[in-house]
Amino acid sequence: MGRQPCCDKLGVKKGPWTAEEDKKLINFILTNGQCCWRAVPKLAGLRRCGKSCRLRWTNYLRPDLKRGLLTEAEEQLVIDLHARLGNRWSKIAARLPGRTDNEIKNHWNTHIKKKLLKMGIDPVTHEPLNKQTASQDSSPSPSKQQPQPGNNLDLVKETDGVLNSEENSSSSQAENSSGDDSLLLDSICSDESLLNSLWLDETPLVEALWDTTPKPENTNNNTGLLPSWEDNYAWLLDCQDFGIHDFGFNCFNEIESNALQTIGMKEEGH
DNA sequence: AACTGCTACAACCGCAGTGGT
DNA sequence: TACCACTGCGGTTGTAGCAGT
Repeated sequence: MGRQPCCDKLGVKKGPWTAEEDKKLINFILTNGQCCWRAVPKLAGLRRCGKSCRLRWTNYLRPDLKRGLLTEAEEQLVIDLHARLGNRWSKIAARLPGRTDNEIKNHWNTHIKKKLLKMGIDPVTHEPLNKQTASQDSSPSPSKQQPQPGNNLDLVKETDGVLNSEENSSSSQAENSSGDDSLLLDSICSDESLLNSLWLDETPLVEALWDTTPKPENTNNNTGLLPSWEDNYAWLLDCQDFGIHDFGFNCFNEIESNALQTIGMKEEGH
């Protein structure tokens, strides 16, 4: 029994991706779209497992990715979302277009965690550290801890789509925080537009962006912020940021036309 | 210049969830 | 309903690059 390994370990390359591999993967996905990751390496001529291809694409090659450090606003957003969602990085990432769960996770572990600790805030519970130690007697190990019910703001009721009064009140927050953390969260919570954009729309922004399945009534989703798949071809013309040319993407024009053809075919076919 | 420790980030691993049969 | 195949997620590890000594 036991589950099949995600890929045949023999002959599967591991470690950092080369420019050549990136090129193959991009070429394949632009031509064929994202489907059946398991088959991708074989079809794209890569000696990688499908999982690795998916990860490379979503975390690094995807053209809608932002580069560089998270901005102050993004960082605050992440902190607030983490307070509500816990380590559900994919959910958090869905709220930050152009950012990946991996990126946010890394940034959390390397920057934000320390920042919060410096400010005297427990990065797990988002409560002041001194208060934490006082009431730590019966609390479980924080390492795997999700935000505790009743702690700060309860877990998001994902189906609601809107913040319920309990979550919205942030009164518990105001009550038990007297220091920098309250300032931080207050600054976020007082930003109504920010909160609205956070909670009123559950659409996974980034995924929606790259969902190549035509959705007639869903052209330019309700956020009005994000371009359609077709619109994203702007990136092809502006990929300096992306870095495609960094690895000698000479077949670029070909890929671009392939991609456009693919779009055309998809539109015709559905 | 060489060594060491630290940081940041890319990539991997294993499990859980989901959909199809 | 059980099983299987596959994807996605979150935790962890590996490593390149940088700073300090």
